[in-house]
Amino acid sequence: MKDKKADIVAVAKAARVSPSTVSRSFNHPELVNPATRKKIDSAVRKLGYIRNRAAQTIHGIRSGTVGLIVPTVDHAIFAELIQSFSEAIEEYGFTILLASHGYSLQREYSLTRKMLEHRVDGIALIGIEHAEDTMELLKQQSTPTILLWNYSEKSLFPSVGSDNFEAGQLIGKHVIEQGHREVALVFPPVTGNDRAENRLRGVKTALAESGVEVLGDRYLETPYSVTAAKAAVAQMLLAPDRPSAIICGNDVLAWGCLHAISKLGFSCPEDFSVTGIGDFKGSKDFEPPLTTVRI
Amino acid sequence: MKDKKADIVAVAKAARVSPSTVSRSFNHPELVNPATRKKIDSAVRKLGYIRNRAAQTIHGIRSGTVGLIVPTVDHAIFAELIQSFSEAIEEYGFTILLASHGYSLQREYSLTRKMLEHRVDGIALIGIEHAEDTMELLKQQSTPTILLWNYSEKSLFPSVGSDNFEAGQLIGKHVIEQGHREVALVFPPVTGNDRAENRLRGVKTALAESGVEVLGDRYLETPYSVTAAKAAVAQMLLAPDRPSAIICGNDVLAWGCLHAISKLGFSCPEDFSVTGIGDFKGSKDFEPPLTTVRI
DNA sequence: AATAGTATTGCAAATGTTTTCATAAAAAAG
DNA sequence: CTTTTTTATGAAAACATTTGCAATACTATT
Repeated sequence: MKDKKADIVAVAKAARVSPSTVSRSFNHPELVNPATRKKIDSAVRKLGYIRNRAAQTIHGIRSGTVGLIVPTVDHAIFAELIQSFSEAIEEYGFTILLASHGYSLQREYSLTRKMLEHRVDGIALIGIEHAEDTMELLKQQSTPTILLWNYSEKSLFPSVGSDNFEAGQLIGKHVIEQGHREVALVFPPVTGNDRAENRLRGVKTALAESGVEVLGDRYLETPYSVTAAKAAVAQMLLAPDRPSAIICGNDVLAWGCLHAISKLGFSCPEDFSVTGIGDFKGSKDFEPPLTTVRI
Repeated sequence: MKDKKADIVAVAKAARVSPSTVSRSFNHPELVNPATRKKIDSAVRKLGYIRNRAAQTIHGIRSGTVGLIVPTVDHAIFAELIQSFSEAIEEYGFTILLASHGYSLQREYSLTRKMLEHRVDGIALIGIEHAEDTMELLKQQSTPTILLWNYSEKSLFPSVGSDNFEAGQLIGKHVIEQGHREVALVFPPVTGNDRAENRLRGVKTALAESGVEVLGDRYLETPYSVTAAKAAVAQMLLAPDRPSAIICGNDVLAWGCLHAISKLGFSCPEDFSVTGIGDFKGSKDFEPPLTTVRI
């Protein structure tokens, strides 16, 4: 019943071998005699020894952690990503260091720094565009980096994601093809958010091709929440000059939009067409199912 | 343009002080002369030095990380929790080590171990009930631990959360008070999930007090997803012997339930009453707003 | 001017591992 | 049996820091 926490030399002593052997038995088990290994294992169990990852990280090998920096965890959007990312990574014995910056590229920089202090083995950021010093820092430290969510061939680091411009274009074209000319847009703030910004450009491009332009009061910028979108859209629908279609920057906003429509006694798709982007969990279960773009 | 990554002695050399002073300037700035500090700062900047957290963790001080182990990140439920937790923690300069176990208490144990290997300064688990060895491990290592989401006075570690039994009771009573006697239940699997299990017991207790019992085919167990709940409920509503109220174990299942009702051309609350638990983001924006219990 | 006190810094030991190199023991080859 | 090869282990250096202690320089007090 030792109270002192056991370290590798305590284990070594208990198993009557050298610390080197204990270390090897963990990291290169094939190099140590099975009998010795058994002795060590039982010593480990008896002492309740837990390896100190920090002590091995110090050797510059691997910390066994990967940094994941997202704008926010709050919403549906990134939750799925984090889940898959973490599952995939855990399979290889890594653990996620998670941080969120609330759409502030300034905070993103300092979080990146903090991740590097922890000597993460790699780092993943959301989006392609980031503060210049963030990118420089990562390049200079030569930390393996990937950019998620948005894809572009000419991104500074390997990027995995979708072409959000195209997603926007797709849905824009689709709405036009359905015959709509009076189109409203509901988008989150696009500053510092290249995903939303690309989508918006995509939509506008597609609309412009058919000569459709979105008037000032038909462009709604709302925070990323069902409640906010619902309120904003409801207000728009009360105005005299209603659109016939509402293109939303993502599914959450579209949900709010759908609720606003029911609230005012209208119905979709009879009175208004509504589209989202993202195909979030649950979108296909709305009645009627939401028209959206699967990423 | 050094390629070698700078360490503390490189900085010391550049600033013409000893490594000790550099270290102090980071950890106890008040102990070092402002002028010296300035020299050090500029050396740090020039060399692009980034502290090695692992090397200080080794001294048993602080790793600056807190482990957060959740069943899943996937869904609305824990996303909000993770966000708030991470925000709060980052304010104190800590970073989250995140892992998810997919409702397997076995995996939870091994993740806990891994967190301890990383020498987290504290650890947070979801729910009060856990594998015995997990609890023992934490106790023995005397790692500060908290249990979230579910609250009980007699939990092994400090717990922060709500009384899910009471939440269940509340909603059960409410439904009874509205005059319902034909009640259906839609719940996620409760094994290894003390939150859902407590809620279920609460609901059943409240119903039983009024002599209402839930028949076998009025108890639906569905995975935690809008789609699954919608499908299960739709099927139930097609059967001849319909309930008048549907109590769902959480809001996500309730959403599915609402969608199922619209799909079949029924409407809520005219044909069926539906309740959730949790008051997730968006629940109040449904039309009509979902009756739920705010946690 | 001498003494005491304080502020600032450096030295060296300590932290818990991993790894290189050397050595000993065992097995294989001749 | 000797020599060579292979297998298993240990000693010690290395990793990047922090910190207790001692030394020095400076300031305040008498």
